[in-house]
Amino acid sequence: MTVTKRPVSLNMTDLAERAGVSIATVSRALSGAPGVSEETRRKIRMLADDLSYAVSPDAARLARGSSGRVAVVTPDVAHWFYAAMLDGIVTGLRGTDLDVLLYEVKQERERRRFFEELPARRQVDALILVALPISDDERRRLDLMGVTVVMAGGTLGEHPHVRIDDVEAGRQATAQLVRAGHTRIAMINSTGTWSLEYAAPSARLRGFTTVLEEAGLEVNPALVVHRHWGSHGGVEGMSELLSLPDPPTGVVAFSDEVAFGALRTLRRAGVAVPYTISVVGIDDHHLADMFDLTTVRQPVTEQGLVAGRLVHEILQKGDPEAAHVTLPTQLVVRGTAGPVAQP
Amino acid sequence: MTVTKRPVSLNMTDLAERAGVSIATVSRALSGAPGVSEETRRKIRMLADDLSYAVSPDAARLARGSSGRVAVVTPDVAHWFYAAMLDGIVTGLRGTDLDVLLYEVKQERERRRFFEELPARRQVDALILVALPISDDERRRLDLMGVTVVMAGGTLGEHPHVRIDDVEAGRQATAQLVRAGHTRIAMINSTGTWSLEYAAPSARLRGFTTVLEEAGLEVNPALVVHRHWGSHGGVEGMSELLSLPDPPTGVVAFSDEVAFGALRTLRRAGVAVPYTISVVGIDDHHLADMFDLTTVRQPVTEQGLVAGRLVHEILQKGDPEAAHVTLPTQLVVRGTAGPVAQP
DNA sequence: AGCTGCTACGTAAGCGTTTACGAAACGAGA
DNA sequence: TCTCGTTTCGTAAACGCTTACGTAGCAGCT
Repeated sequence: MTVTKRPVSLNMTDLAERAGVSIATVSRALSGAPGVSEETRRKIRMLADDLSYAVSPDAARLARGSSGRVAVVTPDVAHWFYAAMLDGIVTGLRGTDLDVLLYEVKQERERRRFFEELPARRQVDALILVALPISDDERRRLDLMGVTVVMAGGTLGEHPHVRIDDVEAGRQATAQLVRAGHTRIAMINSTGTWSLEYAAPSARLRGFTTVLEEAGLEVNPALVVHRHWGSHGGVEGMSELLSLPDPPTGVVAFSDEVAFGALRTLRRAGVAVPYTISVVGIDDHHLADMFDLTTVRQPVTEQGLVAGRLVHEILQKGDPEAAHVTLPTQLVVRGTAGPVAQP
Repeated sequence: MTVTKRPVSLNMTDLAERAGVSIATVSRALSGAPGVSEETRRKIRMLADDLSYAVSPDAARLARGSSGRVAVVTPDVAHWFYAAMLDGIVTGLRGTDLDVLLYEVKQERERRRFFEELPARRQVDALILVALPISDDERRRLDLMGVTVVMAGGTLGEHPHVRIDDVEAGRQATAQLVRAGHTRIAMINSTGTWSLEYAAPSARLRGFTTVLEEAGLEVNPALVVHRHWGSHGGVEGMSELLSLPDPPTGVVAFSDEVAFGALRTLRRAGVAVPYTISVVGIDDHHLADMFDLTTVRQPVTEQGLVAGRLVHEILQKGDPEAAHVTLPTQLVVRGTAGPVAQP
């Protein structure tokens, strides 16, 4: 008994045979290319449906030369910021018949490996980097791929990008405290996880100091502490600030998560918020409302969305006019920032 | 002037020419297949490195027949649960030279489209469904793809899966309140976003009622409310419970997010936690510690991790012995659940 | 009738690999 | 010396499509 090695599913040639036309006609009919009569096209499409045949994307790509895929590179899919970005990207790409290939580069080591081996190489038409700081060397490796590169949540040389103005975000957060009459204002800033600097911490700090200076307030170095950018960074940072002989009455947190941590420390310390100490975050985290946190909103999902659309546009009709997008941030007033306490 | 249409990057034939060997030898050398002398292999590999040549995955896949890709289908990448799952999957797949193709099916409509068009069709060797309820029809469509299907965070007929025991999770949460002496215990349960039922709500509810019955406590239907499974569901659910003539002293929340919402309502209502009302969540959310929430931990990332490894194993050596994995849940004691108040 | 210009379709040459099969070279055993 | 088995490598046929080019067939015009 001979077992003929049958293809897993039928291929275009099979379909062409059954339809009684050539494979070229089938290809044209299915892809929507011109040169087929409407009747034939309908017939072929129906047959394909009946046999539940689908064109092999791999083969099509090989023949056509473009992959129809875009790689998204992110440091951590589990973190809300990157997850929201990813969500935006995916929705921005929905309906564009571009598929998303996901690469996570959590550790410094993994990032290095990614740029050395370029696993996305020859697999994608474009690359979306999500808030990933990149060295010059890595940039050069990237160029080797010869594909469109878009940065979401940051900048990357002359490459297209979508981001927010972090200086402005820092300003808005700080201004809210100044406006409320605070004069001893602290910042719990972030340190990156990478050897490479993120741009956000220094930019937000710049916004912070600028506002203080403009208000004629002293910028006290002891009131600027640096911690990891998660909630535990906030826990620690706030403890440090409370240890000062003369603690601040207002605190700007690098991020909402840092603010959450700060709030927990304050709650545990029995410090009334906002009566004794006010806190302002940056992000407008999904759960900021649960903490009643006053914060500066940055449109994370939307940044991803725009990045996705940008990629699509570039792939469709080349470089667009607006390749460098800066989305606005906005103060969201809730309950953690109030007027400075009257003695 | 003639512009010769040059390939974007060199191909295997080019490399073979420069190496002075046949393309077959190059393929063998680069893929690690036997039949090449070590010397030749080294020479070819070095040359490939120098010219920074990489094999085209698409072409390789066409020729070999397997795609080296796995699709991950999830309802919402932005939500921490799915994001954590995805994170686990990606790390579980790291180093296996399997790439991840991401599909998000947020709306009911999108899900239908996904199963109708099967965009992942002929693109992947396996499919990981992340806590996605599936109808029988959809299951049949899935079989059409002819690939390995693994469910993470749920079950799917006889297909391999990784999950937790939701009944047990419900039990553990409820038992903690019973243990603390509570007799009027409520549950804020979840309603799904889909027309299809998720299994978790009913299972956790079953755990809840079982424990109450075993403790000889009455199961009061008025004390079981249903809300959306986000934090706002908790906000509303808790409000409803507080509206009762005789509110509960202990509350089991379907999820940590629901618990967060419940806590916010309690804080705003001026109800002391845990002195007047205790709250227990399920999940051990990333930020549960910030709310000091007592909860039942489920290993989300790990479920994804195991699912990823499972897929790899199945693709490597066929069905493994342990294709149905149930990971343990565990109580995490923090500050929101305490003894019932002495009158 | 012959020519022109369409439209609808088929032929076949790729796209860049993998791999079955065959050939050459070489050493070992008889 | 001849045969046989290995090892190393080349040849060429897939893999499943897309698309440039060629060819009927037909309508409309001269």
